[in-house]
Amino acid sequence: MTSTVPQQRERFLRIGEVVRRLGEEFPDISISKIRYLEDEGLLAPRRTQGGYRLFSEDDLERLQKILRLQRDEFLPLRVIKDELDAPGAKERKRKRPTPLGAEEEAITLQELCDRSGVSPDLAKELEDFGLLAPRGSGSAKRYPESDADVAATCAQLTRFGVAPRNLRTFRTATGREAALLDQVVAPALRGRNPERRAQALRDLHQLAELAGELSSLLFWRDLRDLAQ
Amino acid sequence: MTSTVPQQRERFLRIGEVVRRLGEEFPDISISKIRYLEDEGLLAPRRTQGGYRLFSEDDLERLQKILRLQRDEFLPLRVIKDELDAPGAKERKRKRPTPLGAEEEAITLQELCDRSGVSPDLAKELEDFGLLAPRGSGSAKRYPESDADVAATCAQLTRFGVAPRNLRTFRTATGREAALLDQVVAPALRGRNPERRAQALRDLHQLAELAGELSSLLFWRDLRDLAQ
DNA sequence: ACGAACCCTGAAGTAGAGGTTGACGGTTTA
DNA sequence: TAAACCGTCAACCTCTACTTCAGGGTTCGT
Repeated sequence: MTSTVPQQRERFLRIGEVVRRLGEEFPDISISKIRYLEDEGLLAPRRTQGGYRLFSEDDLERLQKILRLQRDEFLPLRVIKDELDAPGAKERKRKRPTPLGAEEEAITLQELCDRSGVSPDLAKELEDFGLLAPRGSGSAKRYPESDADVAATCAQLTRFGVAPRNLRTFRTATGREAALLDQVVAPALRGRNPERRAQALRDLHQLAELAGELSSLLFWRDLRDLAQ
Repeated sequence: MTSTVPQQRERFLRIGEVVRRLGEEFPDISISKIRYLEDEGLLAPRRTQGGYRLFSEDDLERLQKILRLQRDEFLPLRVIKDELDAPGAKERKRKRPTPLGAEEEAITLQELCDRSGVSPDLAKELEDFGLLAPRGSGSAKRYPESDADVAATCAQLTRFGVAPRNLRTFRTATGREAALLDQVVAPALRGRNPERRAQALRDLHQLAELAGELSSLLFWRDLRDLAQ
């Protein structure tokens, strides 16, 4: 949007200005340090024709994160780099798993791609493998909101070299698990007594949390075994 | 106290024996390294008249803790020292899902039942279905520490009416998922280059977090579908 | 078109962490 | 009493995370 206006609002800073701006919070920052961090692959500011570094607000935020991890968590740079390149579970901690009884928002493919930063091609592929769960078809096709997170997570996994078709493993696994829990509460849940229905929903929630925990424990145990 | 009894049961190790005992879990340990750690104030073993260092079991544990914090959390020594000297803040630290390259404590069936509050019968059943992963057999059978959590979680699920045999679903699912991730990092992980191995371990950690997130998202989506 | 302020790269240097090595000599224990 | 083990101390080494410097280019206001 606003393509006629020569993108006035993206202000860029040169390296000296960056130092002045962050010098308050991080007194030990310096031009050479920033250049070093770039050499090490932790930053990638754009450049002018002349070769000057230009830092966007995003670059600034990333740099701040780096400095904080250094100062507060004492992490070495290689580890910080890993952490930033795959903003896995650290930041978006425990996301509310969206309450069970509630109806979820439905979004379009376009929206899904925007929110997740995933290309329509990859989204298509993920859908083919059952990782996205749209309803309807054609132009009426709509995805549950959480599918944006699913897509973003899948995208990160593919970046590590996991092929989308292999992600089916996850879909079938969770499907089986969900079906298992469903068996337990099905009678009450499908019955006509609203009281019992509500109780079944609460039970399902609990069961789901336990199941999630169990999965997580087993999964990490398996990995520890593999990693020796 | 107990000064009349010639404290027979306090076995002490000399530095070379310490190295041999921990060398399994920490291949890069050495006599000089242990001496260095003492110089830095992280250890304080007692001495013989002749000046030889004598390490108690407590010293051993402390040393293990130090080495784990180094290897798994990448903490510098002075921070490790603080952490050990002031065990206050240690608990509220971030709870990583049990670091990967680490060897886990091994506990007996008895201990497992105590910690999890699970009956030996149920434990037996869980083991039959592959949910517990002991090593060794007979009286030498030992379980990883995390199996106590596994058992406790399983127990809760059975209380909701899930039969132990159905819990196999979870085991096979996580096994498949773990194997999938293993494929990705296997070459580097099994290689002889320690640098690449370390990187592979970090990658595996990230992959695991992403995979966990994906599972969780899909699982809750499935449940929402079932619950309408 | 010019100067002042700013920035670039590449090579070399530095400080500190985290050890290792070696010389020289004492200790334990069978 | 000899083989195996351990002690200190000083020097040395590798790696990380930068800093410094030389030589030169860029931006920008006027």
